[in-house]
Amino acid sequence: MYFCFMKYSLSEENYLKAIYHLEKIAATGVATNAIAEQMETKPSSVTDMVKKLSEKDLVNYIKYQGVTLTEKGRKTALTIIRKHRLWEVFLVDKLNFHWDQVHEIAEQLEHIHSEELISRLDKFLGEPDFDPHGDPIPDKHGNIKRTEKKLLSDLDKNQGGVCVGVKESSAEFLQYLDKKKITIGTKIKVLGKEFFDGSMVILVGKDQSFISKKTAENLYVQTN
Amino acid sequence: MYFCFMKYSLSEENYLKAIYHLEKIAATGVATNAIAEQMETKPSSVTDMVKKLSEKDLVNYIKYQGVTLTEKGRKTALTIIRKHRLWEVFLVDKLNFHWDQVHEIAEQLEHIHSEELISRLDKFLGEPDFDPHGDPIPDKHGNIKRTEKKLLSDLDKNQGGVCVGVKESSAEFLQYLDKKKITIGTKIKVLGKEFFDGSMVILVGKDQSFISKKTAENLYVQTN
DNA sequence: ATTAAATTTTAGATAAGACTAAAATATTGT
DNA sequence: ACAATATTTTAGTCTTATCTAAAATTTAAT
Ligand SMILES: [Mn+2]
Ligand SMILES: [Mn+2]
Ligand SMILES: [Mn+2]
Ligand SMILES: [Mn+2]
Repeated sequence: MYFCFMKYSLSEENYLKAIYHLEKIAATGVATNAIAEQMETKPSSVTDMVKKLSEKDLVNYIKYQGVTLTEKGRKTALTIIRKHRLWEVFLVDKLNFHWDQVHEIAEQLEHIHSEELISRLDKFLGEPDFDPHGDPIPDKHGNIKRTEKKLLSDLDKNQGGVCVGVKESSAEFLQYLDKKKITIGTKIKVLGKEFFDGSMVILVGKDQSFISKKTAENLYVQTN
Repeated sequence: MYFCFMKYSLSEENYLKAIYHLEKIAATGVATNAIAEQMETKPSSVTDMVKKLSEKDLVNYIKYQGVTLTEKGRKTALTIIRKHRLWEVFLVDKLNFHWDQVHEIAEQLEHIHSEELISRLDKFLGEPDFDPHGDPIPDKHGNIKRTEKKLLSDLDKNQGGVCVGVKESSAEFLQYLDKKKITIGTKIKVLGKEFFDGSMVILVGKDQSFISKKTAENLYVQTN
Protein backbone atom coordinates (compact mmCIF):
# COMPACT_ATOMS: atom_id res chain seq x y z
CA MET A 1 0.00 0.00 0.00
CA TYR A 2 2.96 2.32 0.71
CA PHE A 3 2.35 6.04 0.59
CA CYS A 4 -0.45 7.17 -1.50
CA PHE A 5 -1.11 10.89 -1.98
CA MET A 6 -4.28 10.09 -3.84
CA LYS A 7 -6.86 12.78 -3.69
CA TYR A 8 -10.40 11.86 -2.84
CA SER A 9 -13.62 13.71 -3.58
CA LEU A 10 -15.34 15.93 -1.08
CA SER A 11 -18.02 13.31 -0.67
CA GLU A 12 -15.62 10.43 -0.20
CA GLU A 13 -13.70 12.39 2.41
CA ASN A 14 -16.85 13.19 4.35
CA TYR A 15 -17.93 9.57 4.33
CA LEU A 16 -14.54 8.44 5.63
CA LYS A 17 -14.71 10.97 8.42
CA ALA A 18 -18.23 9.91 9.37
CA ILE A 19 -17.27 6.25 9.41
CA TYR A 20 -14.19 7.02 11.51
CA HIS A 21 -16.27 8.77 14.16
CA LEU A 22 -18.95 6.08 14.17
CA GLU A 23 -16.39 3.30 14.42
CA LYS A 24 -15.27 4.67 17.79
CA ILE A 25 -18.76 4.11 19.18
CA ALA A 26 -19.97 0.98 17.39
CA ALA A 27 -18.40 -2.24 18.66
CA THR A 28 -19.14 -4.12 15.44
CA GLY A 29 -19.06 -2.84 11.83
CA VAL A 30 -20.65 0.55 11.27
CA ALA A 31 -24.27 0.28 10.14
CA THR A 32 -25.52 1.74 6.89
CA ASN A 33 -28.32 3.55 8.70
CA ALA A 34 -25.90 5.08 11.17
CA ILE A 35 -23.81 6.49 8.35
CA ALA A 36 -26.92 7.74 6.59
CA GLU A 37 -28.03 9.59 9.70
CA GLN A 38 -24.61 11.12 10.31
CA MET A 39 -24.31 12.22 6.69
CA GLU A 40 -27.92 13.39 6.48
CA THR A 41 -28.51 11.24 3.45
CA LYS A 42 -30.43 8.09 2.53
CA PRO A 43 -29.29 4.53 3.29
CA SER A 44 -29.35 3.65 -0.39
CA SER A 45 -26.89 6.44 -1.13
CA VAL A 46 -24.66 5.12 1.61
CA THR A 47 -24.63 1.65 0.11
CA ASP A 48 -23.56 3.10 -3.22
CA MET A 49 -20.73 5.11 -1.70
CA VAL A 50 -19.59 2.30 0.56
CA LYS A 51 -19.18 0.09 -2.48
CA LYS A 52 -17.02 2.71 -4.11
CA LEU A 53 -14.89 3.18 -0.99
CA SER A 54 -14.52 -0.58 -0.83
CA GLU A 55 -13.31 -0.64 -4.46
CA LYS A 56 -10.67 1.90 -3.50
CA ASP A 57 -9.62 -0.19 -0.52
CA LEU A 58 -10.64 2.45 2.00
CA VAL A 59 -13.21 0.31 3.80
CA ASN A 60 -13.94 -3.36 4.38
CA TYR A 61 -17.45 -4.08 3.29
CA ILE A 62 -19.53 -7.24 3.38
CA LYS A 63 -23.16 -6.94 2.35
CA TYR A 64 -25.55 -6.51 5.25
CA GLN A 65 -22.68 -6.50 7.76
CA GLY A 66 -21.69 -2.87 7.97
CA VAL A 67 -18.28 -1.36 7.22
CA THR A 68 -14.96 -0.84 8.93
CA LEU A 69 -12.12 1.38 7.79
CA THR A 70 -9.02 -0.23 6.33
CA GLU A 71 -5.65 1.08 7.47
CA LYS A 72 -5.56 3.25 4.37
CA GLY A 73 -9.06 4.54 5.11
CA ARG A 74 -8.22 5.29 8.71
CA LYS A 75 -5.06 7.18 7.75
CA THR A 76 -7.00 9.20 5.22
CA ALA A 77 -9.76 10.01 7.72
CA LEU A 78 -7.13 11.09 10.23
CA THR A 79 -5.45 13.51 7.85
CA ILE A 80 -8.82 15.15 7.23
CA ILE A 81 -9.50 15.36 10.96
CA ARG A 82 -6.01 16.79 11.44
CA LYS A 83 -6.74 19.50 8.91
CA HIS A 84 -10.14 20.25 10.44
CA ARG A 85 -8.72 20.73 13.90
CA LEU A 86 -5.68 22.71 12.81
CA TRP A 87 -7.92 25.11 10.90
CA GLU A 88 -10.12 25.44 13.98
CA VAL A 89 -7.08 26.46 16.00
CA PHE A 90 -6.20 28.98 13.32
CA LEU A 91 -9.69 30.46 13.34
CA VAL A 92 -9.78 30.82 17.11
CA ASP A 93 -6.17 31.71 17.89
CA LYS A 94 -5.38 33.92 14.92
CA LEU A 95 -8.69 35.27 13.66
CA ASN A 96 -10.29 35.54 17.11
CA PHE A 97 -13.34 33.53 16.23
CA HIS A 98 -15.30 32.17 19.14
CA TRP A 99 -15.19 28.40 19.70
CA ASP A 100 -18.82 28.01 18.71
CA GLN A 101 -18.29 29.64 15.30
CA VAL A 102 -15.49 27.62 13.78
CA HIS A 103 -16.83 24.17 13.03
CA GLU A 104 -18.78 25.01 9.87
CA ILE A 105 -15.88 26.88 8.34
CA ALA A 106 -13.44 24.11 9.25
CA GLU A 107 -15.79 21.66 7.52
CA GLN A 108 -14.94 23.48 4.31
CA LEU A 109 -11.25 24.15 4.99
CA GLU A 110 -10.53 20.51 5.85
CA HIS A 111 -10.92 19.62 2.17
CA ILE A 112 -8.16 21.89 0.87
CA HIS A 113 -5.51 19.67 -0.67
CA SER A 114 -1.92 20.65 0.12
CA GLU A 115 0.53 18.83 2.35
CA GLU A 116 2.83 21.83 2.37
CA LEU A 117 0.02 24.13 3.49
CA ILE A 118 -0.87 21.98 6.47
CA SER A 119 2.75 21.49 7.43
CA ARG A 120 3.31 25.25 7.44
CA LEU A 121 0.01 26.00 9.15
CA ASP A 122 0.94 23.53 11.88
CA LYS A 123 4.25 25.31 12.46
CA PHE A 124 2.61 28.74 12.30
CA LEU A 125 0.20 27.70 15.05
CA GLY A 126 3.01 26.31 17.23
CA GLU A 127 2.25 22.65 16.54
CA PRO A 128 -0.78 22.53 18.82
CA ASP A 129 -1.85 19.23 20.41
CA PHE A 130 -5.51 20.12 20.88
CA ASP A 131 -8.18 22.03 19.02
CA PRO A 132 -10.41 24.72 20.58
CA HIS A 133 -12.85 22.07 21.79
CA GLY A 134 -10.16 20.04 23.51
CA ASP A 135 -10.03 17.39 20.79
CA PRO A 136 -6.57 15.99 20.03
CA ILE A 137 -4.89 16.91 16.74
CA PRO A 138 -3.37 13.88 15.00
CA ASP A 139 0.23 14.36 13.87
CA LYS A 140 1.15 14.05 10.19
CA HIS A 141 1.38 10.27 10.51
CA GLY A 142 -2.05 10.01 12.07
CA ASN A 143 -0.85 9.42 15.62
CA ILE A 144 -3.08 10.81 18.33
CA LYS A 145 -1.77 11.76 21.73
CA ARG A 146 -4.12 9.98 24.11
CA THR A 147 -4.81 11.66 27.44
CA GLU A 148 -6.56 10.62 30.61
CA LYS A 149 -9.93 12.26 30.76
CA LYS A 150 -13.26 11.50 32.37
CA LEU A 151 -16.77 12.71 31.90
CA LEU A 152 -17.71 15.18 34.60
CA SER A 153 -20.76 13.01 35.24
CA ASP A 154 -18.47 10.21 36.40
CA LEU A 155 -16.88 12.27 39.19
CA ASP A 156 -18.02 11.84 42.76
CA LYS A 157 -18.74 14.48 45.35
CA ASN A 158 -15.65 16.50 46.33
CA GLN A 159 -13.69 15.33 43.32
CA GLY A 160 -12.33 18.08 41.12
CA GLY A 161 -10.50 18.62 37.87
CA VAL A 162 -9.84 20.83 34.91
CA CYS A 163 -12.18 21.02 31.94
CA VAL A 164 -10.23 19.61 28.99
CA GLY A 165 -12.88 19.08 26.37
CA VAL A 166 -16.48 18.79 25.28
CA LYS A 167 -18.19 15.70 23.93
CA GLU A 168 -20.96 17.56 22.13
CA SER A 169 -19.65 20.63 20.38
CA SER A 170 -22.78 22.19 18.97
CA ALA A 171 -22.92 25.97 19.01
CA GLU A 172 -25.85 25.82 21.44
CA PHE A 173 -23.98 23.77 24.01
CA LEU A 174 -20.82 25.86 23.69
CA GLN A 175 -22.79 29.06 24.14
CA TYR A 176 -24.48 27.59 27.19
CA LEU A 177 -21.07 26.77 28.64
CA ASP A 178 -20.04 30.39 28.09
CA LYS A 179 -22.99 31.54 30.14
CA LYS A 180 -21.87 29.13 32.84
CA LYS A 181 -18.32 30.54 32.59
CA ILE A 182 -16.98 27.14 31.66
CA THR A 183 -14.34 26.74 28.99
CA ILE A 184 -11.23 24.65 28.28
CA GLY A 185 -8.91 25.06 31.26
CA THR A 186 -11.61 25.97 33.76
CA LYS A 187 -11.24 24.40 37.24
CA ILE A 188 -14.29 22.52 38.36
CA LYS A 189 -15.12 20.76 41.64
CA VAL A 190 -18.16 18.66 42.39
CA LEU A 191 -19.88 20.03 45.51
CA GLY A 192 -22.94 17.88 45.30
CA LYS A 193 -24.51 15.25 43.11
CA GLU A 194 -28.23 14.57 43.12
CA PHE A 195 -29.11 10.91 43.13
CA PHE A 196 -32.57 11.46 41.67
CA ASP A 197 -31.69 13.07 38.33
CA GLY A 198 -27.89 13.14 38.19
CA SER A 199 -27.75 16.92 38.39
CA MET A 200 -24.78 18.53 40.10
CA VAL A 201 -23.81 21.54 42.10
CA ILE A 202 -20.28 22.43 41.05
CA LEU A 203 -17.68 25.03 41.86
CA VAL A 204 -16.59 26.93 38.75
CA GLY A 205 -13.63 29.06 39.72
CA LYS A 206 -15.01 30.67 42.87
CA ASP A 207 -18.70 30.51 42.07
CA GLN A 208 -21.26 27.80 42.57
CA SER A 209 -23.21 26.58 39.59
CA PHE A 210 -25.99 24.12 38.96
CA ILE A 211 -25.78 21.80 35.96
CA SER A 212 -27.95 19.00 34.59
CA LYS A 213 -26.89 15.42 34.09
CA LYS A 214 -26.94 15.98 30.33
CA THR A 215 -24.46 18.82 30.66
CA ALA A 216 -22.20 16.81 32.97
CA GLU A 217 -22.22 13.96 30.46
CA ASN A 218 -20.83 16.22 27.78
CA LEU A 219 -17.92 17.74 29.65
CA TYR A 220 -14.51 16.10 29.87
CA VAL A 221 -12.32 16.79 32.88
CA GLN A 222 -8.83 15.80 33.90
CA THR A 223 -8.86 14.88 37.57
CA ASN A 224 -6.07 16.01 39.87
CA MET B 1 -31.35 42.80 -7.28
CA TYR B 2 -30.26 44.12 -3.87
CA PHE B 3 -27.87 42.03 -1.87
CA CYS B 4 -27.77 38.43 -2.62
CA PHE B 5 -25.63 36.06 -0.57
CA MET B 6 -26.42 33.25 -2.92
CA LYS B 7 -23.79 30.57 -3.04
CA TYR B 8 -22.59 29.37 -6.38
CA SER B 9 -20.94 26.09 -7.29
CA LEU B 10 -17.21 25.71 -7.68
CA SER B 11 -17.65 25.46 -11.41
CA GLU B 12 -19.90 28.50 -11.67
CA GLU B 13 -17.44 30.55 -9.64
CA ASN B 14 -14.54 29.52 -11.84
CA TYR B 15 -16.42 30.43 -14.99
CA LEU B 16 -17.31 33.86 -13.59
CA LYS B 17 -13.69 34.49 -12.71
CA ALA B 18 -12.52 33.42 -16.17
CA ILE B 19 -15.09 35.64 -17.89
CA TYR B 20 -14.10 38.57 -15.67
CA HIS B 21 -10.44 38.27 -16.64
CA LEU B 22 -11.24 37.81 -20.34
CA GLU B 23 -13.61 40.76 -20.37
CA LYS B 24 -10.74 43.07 -19.47
CA ILE B 25 -8.95 42.10 -22.69
CA ALA B 26 -11.77 41.55 -25.18
CA ALA B 27 -13.38 44.74 -26.45
CA THR B 28 -16.59 42.96 -27.46
CA GLY B 29 -18.38 40.08 -25.70
CA VAL B 30 -16.18 37.26 -24.48
CA ALA B 31 -15.98 34.40 -27.00
CA THR B 32 -16.98 30.85 -26.17
CA ASN B 33 -13.65 29.55 -27.43
CA ALA B 34 -11.74 32.01 -25.27
CA ILE B 35 -13.55 30.82 -22.16
CA ALA B 36 -12.99 27.20 -23.16
CA GLU B 37 -9.26 27.79 -23.51
CA GLN B 38 -9.01 29.63 -20.18
CA MET B 39 -11.00 26.94 -18.38
CA GLU B 40 -9.22 24.10 -20.17
CA THR B 41 -12.51 22.65 -21.27
CA LYS B 42 -14.50 22.22 -24.50
CA PRO B 43 -16.57 24.96 -26.17
CA SER B 44 -19.70 22.86 -25.92
CA SER B 45 -19.31 22.66 -22.16
CA VAL B 46 -18.92 26.44 -22.06
CA THR B 47 -22.15 26.96 -23.96
CA ASP B 48 -23.98 24.78 -21.45
CA MET B 49 -22.59 26.65 -18.47
CA VAL B 50 -23.08 30.07 -20.01
CA LYS B 51 -26.76 29.28 -20.44
CA LYS B 52 -27.00 28.41 -16.78
CA LEU B 53 -25.18 31.57 -15.70
CA SER B 54 -27.51 33.53 -17.93
CA GLU B 55 -30.54 31.92 -16.24
CA LYS B 56 -29.15 33.10 -12.92
CA ASP B 57 -28.66 36.60 -14.25
CA LEU B 58 -24.90 36.49 -13.86
CA VAL B 59 -24.08 37.02 -17.53
CA ASN B 60 -25.69 38.56 -20.59
CA TYR B 61 -25.78 35.98 -23.33
CA ILE B 62 -27.01 36.12 -26.89
CA LYS B 63 -26.38 33.09 -29.05
CA TYR B 64 -23.26 33.34 -31.18
CA GLN B 65 -22.40 36.75 -29.72
CA GLY B 66 -20.32 35.93 -26.69
CA VAL B 67 -21.02 36.87 -23.07
CA THR B 68 -20.56 39.83 -20.76
CA LEU B 69 -20.95 39.85 -17.00
CA THR B 70 -23.98 41.51 -15.47
CA GLU B 71 -23.43 43.78 -12.48
CA LYS B 72 -24.34 40.85 -10.25
CA GLY B 73 -21.87 38.62 -12.09
CA ARG B 74 -19.10 41.18 -11.86
CA LYS B 75 -19.65 41.66 -8.12
CA THR B 76 -19.58 37.92 -7.60
CA ALA B 77 -16.40 37.51 -9.63
CA LEU B 78 -14.78 40.30 -7.64
CA THR B 79 -15.55 38.72 -4.28
CA ILE B 80 -13.88 35.53 -5.48
CA ILE B 81 -10.86 37.46 -6.72
CA ARG B 82 -10.78 39.30 -3.38
CA LYS B 83 -10.68 36.00 -1.54
CA HIS B 84 -8.02 34.58 -3.85
CA ARG B 85 -5.71 37.52 -3.33
CA LEU B 86 -6.24 37.81 0.41
CA TRP B 87 -5.40 34.14 0.81
CA GLU B 88 -2.26 34.64 -1.29
CA VAL B 89 -1.20 37.40 1.10
CA PHE B 90 -1.85 35.08 4.01
CA LEU B 91 0.21 32.30 2.48
CA VAL B 92 3.18 34.56 1.75
CA ASP B 93 3.10 36.91 4.74
CA LYS B 94 2.08 34.47 7.46
CA LEU B 95 3.07 31.01 6.27
CA ASN B 96 6.23 32.17 4.46
CA PHE B 97 5.36 30.61 1.16
CA HIS B 98 7.27 31.90 -1.81
CA TRP B 99 5.29 34.00 -4.34
CA ASP B 100 5.52 31.28 -6.96
CA GLN B 101 3.93 28.65 -4.71
CA VAL B 102 0.68 30.26 -3.66
CA HIS B 103 -1.55 30.46 -6.70
CA GLU B 104 -2.66 26.82 -6.81
CA ILE B 105 -3.56 26.76 -3.14
CA ALA B 106 -5.41 30.07 -3.41
CA GLU B 107 -7.39 28.58 -6.29
CA GLN B 108 -8.85 26.19 -3.73
CA LEU B 109 -9.15 28.60 -0.81
CA GLU B 110 -11.01 31.22 -2.88
CA HIS B 111 -14.07 28.94 -2.86
CA ILE B 112 -14.51 28.80 0.90
CA HIS B 113 -17.85 30.40 1.70
CA SER B 114 -17.85 32.71 4.74
CA GLU B 115 -18.17 36.47 4.78
CA GLU B 116 -17.04 36.58 8.39
CA LEU B 117 -13.92 34.57 7.61
CA ILE B 118 -12.80 36.93 4.87
CA SER B 119 -13.60 39.99 6.92
CA ARG B 120 -11.47 38.70 9.78
CA LEU B 121 -8.71 37.46 7.51
CA ASP B 122 -8.57 40.91 5.90
CA LYS B 123 -8.12 42.56 9.31
CA PHE B 124 -5.59 39.94 10.42
CA LEU B 125 -3.49 40.71 7.35
CA GLY B 126 -3.68 44.47 7.94
CA GLU B 127 -6.20 45.17 5.17
CA PRO B 128 -3.64 44.85 2.38
CA ASP B 129 -4.21 46.67 -0.92
CA PHE B 130 -2.13 44.35 -3.09
CA ASP B 131 -1.42 40.65 -3.31
CA PRO B 132 2.09 39.12 -3.51
CA HIS B 133 2.15 39.59 -7.29
CA GLY B 134 1.23 43.27 -7.10
CA ASP B 135 -2.39 42.71 -8.11
CA PRO B 136 -4.93 44.95 -6.36
CA ILE B 137 -7.27 43.42 -3.77
CA PRO B 138 -10.88 44.52 -4.24
CA ASP B 139 -12.58 45.79 -1.08
CA LYS B 140 -15.70 44.08 0.25
CA HIS B 141 -17.89 46.07 -2.13
CA GLY B 142 -15.80 45.11 -5.15
CA ASN B 143 -14.01 48.43 -5.51
CA ILE B 144 -10.49 48.23 -6.84
CA LYS B 145 -7.90 50.84 -6.05
CA ARG B 146 -6.52 51.75 -9.47
CA THR B 147 -2.88 52.76 -9.66
CA GLU B 148 -0.69 54.25 -12.33
CA LYS B 149 1.53 51.58 -13.72
CA LYS B 150 3.30 50.94 -17.00
CA LEU B 151 4.85 47.95 -18.62
CA LEU B 152 8.62 48.06 -18.31
CA SER B 153 8.75 47.56 -22.07
CA ASP B 154 7.09 50.97 -22.54
CA LEU B 155 9.83 52.85 -20.70
CA ASP B 156 12.51 54.71 -22.64
CA LYS B 157 16.23 54.80 -22.04
CA ASN B 158 17.16 56.45 -18.74
CA GLN B 159 13.64 56.20 -17.38
CA GLY B 160 13.32 54.35 -14.11
CA GLY B 161 10.74 53.12 -11.64
CA VAL B 162 9.76 50.60 -9.03
CA CYS B 163 8.49 47.15 -9.90
CA VAL B 164 4.87 47.00 -8.72
CA GLY B 165 3.56 43.90 -10.37
CA VAL B 166 3.78 41.09 -12.88
CA LYS B 167 1.46 40.50 -15.81
CA GLU B 168 2.23 36.80 -16.15
CA SER B 169 2.46 35.13 -12.80
CA SER B 170 3.42 31.59 -13.70
CA ALA B 171 5.82 29.88 -11.33
CA GLU B 172 8.42 29.73 -14.12
CA PHE B 173 8.39 33.47 -14.71
CA LEU B 174 8.42 34.28 -11.00
CA GLN B 175 11.37 31.96 -10.44
CA TYR B 176 13.19 33.58 -13.34
CA LEU B 177 12.60 36.98 -11.75
CA ASP B 178 14.10 35.68 -8.52
CA LYS B 179 17.23 34.70 -10.37
CA LYS B 180 17.32 38.23 -11.79
CA LYS B 181 16.86 39.62 -8.25
CA ILE B 182 13.65 41.34 -9.28
CA THR B 183 10.61 41.36 -7.01
CA ILE B 184 7.81 43.72 -5.97
CA GLY B 185 9.44 46.95 -4.76
CA THR B 186 12.70 46.50 -6.69
CA LYS B 187 14.07 49.71 -8.24
CA ILE B 188 14.72 49.39 -11.95
CA LYS B 189 16.26 51.82 -14.45
CA VAL B 190 16.49 51.38 -18.20
CA LEU B 191 20.12 51.78 -19.24
CA GLY B 192 19.65 50.74 -22.82
CA LYS B 193 16.98 49.49 -25.16
CA GLU B 194 17.77 47.50 -28.28
CA PHE B 195 15.80 48.60 -31.33
CA PHE B 196 16.21 45.27 -33.10
CA ASP B 197 14.53 42.90 -30.61
CA GLY B 198 13.24 45.10 -27.82
CA SER B 199 15.66 43.64 -25.30
CA MET B 200 16.93 45.88 -22.52
CA VAL B 201 19.90 46.45 -20.31
CA ILE B 202 18.55 47.55 -16.95
CA LEU B 203 19.88 48.52 -13.57
CA VAL B 204 18.49 46.32 -10.80
CA GLY B 205 19.51 47.83 -7.52
CA LYS B 206 23.21 48.34 -8.16
CA ASP B 207 23.75 45.62 -10.76
CA GLN B 208 23.26 45.59 -14.48
CA SER B 209 21.02 42.98 -15.98
CA PHE B 210 19.96 41.95 -19.47
CA ILE B 211 16.31 41.10 -20.13
CA SER B 212 14.32 40.11 -23.19
CA LYS B 213 11.40 42.00 -24.65
CA LYS B 214 9.06 39.25 -23.42
CA THR B 215 10.25 39.74 -19.86
CA ALA B 216 9.93 43.53 -20.10
CA GLU B 217 6.37 43.12 -21.39
CA ASN B 218 5.39 41.18 -18.28
CA LEU B 219 6.71 43.54 -15.63
CA TYR B 220 4.75 46.49 -14.30
CA VAL B 221 6.60 49.52 -12.98
CA GLN B 222 5.58 52.76 -11.37
CA THR B 223 7.66 55.57 -12.84
CA ASN B 224 9.08 58.27 -10.64
C1' DA C 1 -40.56 -21.85 14.11
C1' DT C 2 -43.14 -18.58 11.94
C1' DT C 3 -44.45 -14.12 11.40
C1' DA C 4 -43.75 -9.17 11.78
C1' DA C 5 -40.71 -5.39 11.74
C1' DA C 6 -36.50 -3.19 10.82
C1' DT C 7 -32.49 -2.82 8.04
C1' DT C 8 -30.06 -3.05 3.85
C1' DT C 9 -29.58 -3.57 -0.99
C1' DT C 10 -31.05 -3.24 -5.85
C1' DA C 11 -33.26 -1.09 -9.76
C1' DG C 12 -34.33 2.77 -12.03
C1' DA C 13 -34.58 8.04 -12.24
C1' DT C 14 -32.63 12.70 -11.82
C1' DA C 15 -29.35 16.69 -11.86
C1' DA C 16 -24.75 18.80 -12.55
C1' DG C 17 -20.99 19.01 -15.29
C1' DA C 18 -18.27 17.28 -18.61
C1' DC C 19 -17.45 14.97 -23.36
C1' DT C 20 -17.93 13.73 -28.80
C1' DA C 21 -19.95 14.21 -33.12
C1' DA C 22 -22.86 16.61 -36.00
C1' DA C 23 -25.55 20.68 -37.30
C1' DA C 24 -26.04 25.68 -37.45
C1' DT C 25 -24.21 30.14 -37.87
C1' DA C 26 -20.61 33.58 -38.68
C1' DT C 27 -16.39 35.05 -40.82
C1' DT C 28 -12.91 35.14 -44.54
C1' DG C 29 -10.86 34.91 -48.97
C1' DT C 30 -11.28 35.20 -53.71
C1' DA D 1 -21.44 36.65 -54.23
C1' DC D 2 -20.18 32.36 -52.81
C1' DA D 3 -17.35 28.79 -51.35
C1' DA D 4 -14.16 27.53 -47.66
C1' DT D 5 -13.06 27.93 -42.94
C1' DA D 6 -13.75 28.92 -38.22
C1' DT D 7 -16.79 29.36 -34.43
C1' DT D 8 -20.67 28.16 -31.81
C1' DT D 9 -24.57 25.46 -30.65
C1' DT D 10 -27.30 21.20 -30.34
C1' DA D 11 -28.08 16.33 -29.55
C1' DG D 12 -26.89 12.57 -27.26
C1' DT D 13 -23.68 10.05 -23.94
C1' DC D 14 -21.05 9.49 -19.55
C1' DT D 15 -19.78 9.92 -14.55
C1' DT D 16 -20.69 11.21 -9.83
C1' DA D 17 -23.69 11.64 -6.30
C1' DT D 18 -28.09 11.88 -5.10
C1' DC D 19 -33.13 10.15 -4.65
C1' DT D 20 -37.63 6.88 -4.47
C1' DA D 21 -39.77 2.54 -4.61
C1' DA D 22 -39.39 -2.21 -4.41
C1' DA D 23 -36.95 -6.44 -3.26
C1' DA D 24 -33.83 -9.00 -0.24
C1' DT D 25 -32.01 -10.00 4.13
C1' DT D 26 -31.56 -9.76 9.01
C1' DT D 27 -33.47 -9.13 13.61
C1' DA D 28 -37.14 -9.23 16.91
C1' DA D 29 -41.57 -10.89 18.64
C1' DT D 30 -44.85 -14.15 19.47
MN1 LIG E 1 -15.22 20.82 14.39
MN1 LIG F 1 -13.21 20.82 17.15
MN1 LIG G 1 -3.18 33.80 -8.06
MN1 LIG H 1 -1.86 36.85 -7.29
